[in-house]
Amino acid sequence: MAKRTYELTEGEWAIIQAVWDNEPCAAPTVQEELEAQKSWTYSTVKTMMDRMVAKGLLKPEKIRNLILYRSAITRTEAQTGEIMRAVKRAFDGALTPMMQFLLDSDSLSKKQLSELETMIKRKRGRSGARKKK
Amino acid sequence: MAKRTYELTEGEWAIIQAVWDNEPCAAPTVQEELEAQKSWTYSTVKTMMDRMVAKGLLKPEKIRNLILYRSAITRTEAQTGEIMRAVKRAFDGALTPMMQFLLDSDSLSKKQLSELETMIKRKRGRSGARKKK
DNA sequence: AATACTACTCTACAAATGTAGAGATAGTCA
DNA sequence: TGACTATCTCTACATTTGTAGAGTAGTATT
Repeated sequence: MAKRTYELTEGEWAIIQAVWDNEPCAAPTVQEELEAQKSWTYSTVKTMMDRMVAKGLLKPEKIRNLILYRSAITRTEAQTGEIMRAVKRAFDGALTPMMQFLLDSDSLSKKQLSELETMIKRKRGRSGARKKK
Repeated sequence: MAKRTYELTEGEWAIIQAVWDNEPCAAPTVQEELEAQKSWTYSTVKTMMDRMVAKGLLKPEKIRNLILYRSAITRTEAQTGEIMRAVKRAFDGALTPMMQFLLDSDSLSKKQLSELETMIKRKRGRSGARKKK
């Protein structure tokens, strides 16, 4: 099955993060969780969550009068989607140029660079053991 | 001055790419350029471009009956914005985890990995010569 | 001058997103 | 049983984004 990619909006990101952290959880929980950052009312949060259910981003389970929500996509899937979006729009779909851009951007410190180098070495080293895809 | 970051929409990306490639250029040029990918009418393109002027993404210059547009932000600025957006939303604002994610994602080939390694080496090597920021 | 082009302006509309009030419901406790 | 509380449902509205038709004005052509 063609693994589709997800593009979440700003608000959806905020909500799904709260869900991941509290899963399974009810809407009021999410609202309280987000109170600090966004000052959304319960209505706002609930509306967004229901729309997210409609979009297949959350799964609801009704238990008596309570609705418990679970994420329908993993954090990794969402992160991948977000990156793919950036790559697609800003780098013509090509990952390496994007990496290069990041490296060239002066946004990484020397320390971070050496961390990356280590990661790459490690990665290349055991890349024969890549799990079948 | 605090260098703000830009977040372009899908449509804005399409248009500004055409502008970068033809700068300075008139709306009909952009429309023709995009005809193939998006099949937008002149009206559609012109409307978007005018909105982009309002947002400060394009600069118009009226020459007699013709309006010539120029980009008001560079490709690099736009790319940075797109990446920042992804980092902010999906990686809690931290670049290194995002890089790590990319490295771990099986999306880069062995060859690409070694390219990156080379880039990092080069970068680290001359990083004493970093231009003042 | 009348016609045809070309590029522009104005206006409009639907879908998506952010935002939230008002009222319905169902347990809970005095 | 009546008041209180927690949660839900319904409805609504503004803004942004995608999309475009209709009409206008200046330029070129015959």
